[in-house]
Amino acid sequence: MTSILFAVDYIERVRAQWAERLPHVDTSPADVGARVRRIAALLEAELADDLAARDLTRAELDVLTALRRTGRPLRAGEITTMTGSPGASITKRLDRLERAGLVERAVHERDKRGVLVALTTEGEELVDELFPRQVEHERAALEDLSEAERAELGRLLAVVLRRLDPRDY
Amino acid sequence: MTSILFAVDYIERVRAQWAERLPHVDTSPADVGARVRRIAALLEAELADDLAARDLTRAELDVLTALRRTGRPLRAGEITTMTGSPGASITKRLDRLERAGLVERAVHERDKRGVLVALTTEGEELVDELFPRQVEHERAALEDLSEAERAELGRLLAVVLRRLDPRDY
DNA sequence: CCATGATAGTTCACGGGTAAATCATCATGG
DNA sequence: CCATGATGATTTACCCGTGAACTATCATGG
Repeated sequence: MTSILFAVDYIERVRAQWAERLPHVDTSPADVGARVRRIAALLEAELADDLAARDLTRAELDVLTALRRTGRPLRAGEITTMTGSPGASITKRLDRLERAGLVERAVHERDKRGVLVALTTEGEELVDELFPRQVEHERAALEDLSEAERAELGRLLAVVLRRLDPRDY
Repeated sequence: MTSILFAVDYIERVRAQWAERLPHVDTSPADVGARVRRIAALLEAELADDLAARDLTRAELDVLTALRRTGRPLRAGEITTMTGSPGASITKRLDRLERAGLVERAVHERDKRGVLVALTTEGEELVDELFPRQVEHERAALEDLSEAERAELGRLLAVVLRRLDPRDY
């Protein structure tokens, strides 16, 4: 109980600093935003470590997982829309992934402008090893919450997310 | 009520895809993680837009806000620890910020190896304009939550954050 | 069946981030 | 009071991401 009262974390210290400099700004709503950003950053860092051991980038994994969960070869254009990254970036990533033997490019027969990208067996095995480990990391992050709290957290986040980007629905 | 049942969002669709490919993996804990990452990404995008209008980068703003909320000139080394970015990055950012007239460098008198970085008036005014707008964005994101729900969300996130990085406390 | 515009990807040029090497200054202990 | 190692910041070299220009192919309408 007192432990809650005394649990001043980094984010609250930052807020206290702002309160001194800009006392007329109510920074209370920034609490949630700051924690969300920080949690996301820490999850990303954990993942990046995992990937570095396999000489892989977060962005590269995005391409691999898009292919894996779709379950069929994808056009380069489909990968740009699924990942939200511009075409030039995808071209470069595919170059690297192809060099690493995780992916294969083939010209689309019907439309020879197009490129069909497929996971190699090695690429598929890599995703199947990395993805569950990532899920496990995220599960571990929630360890201090009860089942009901986890559900409530998920619900509240969904509400916020819908407000931020209605098109996601 | 039914609206909840039918509100299948992007994240749940991705989960459904994984369930087809890797049915033995329980992806339920990844829900919270995925939403946190997505919300953080959308908040960052909003902020980046705001900054682009002033020819500023998120990373550059981090330097400016560190200076502003501390309220005194900082050593370059202090900025690296506060931002978590390596020294080489900070040197480059300070070059740009100095060129833009937002920051000034001066050799530290006591220790001539060191550099003292200070906001210019222009830099300070810029932060004082941008920071409240960022808070406002984050407030708007929470608009669909009651006051109690906001508090609960903050509390749950704090628990997760403490688990992920106990040193934050 | 062209000619012309649209479309899919790639190439180019450039900017930012970073680890490692480097430079300048400081602190110390002999 | 040096010499030597430690420390603070910068420079260098390289990687990645990205908008814009470019190339190859397709689709169409005359």
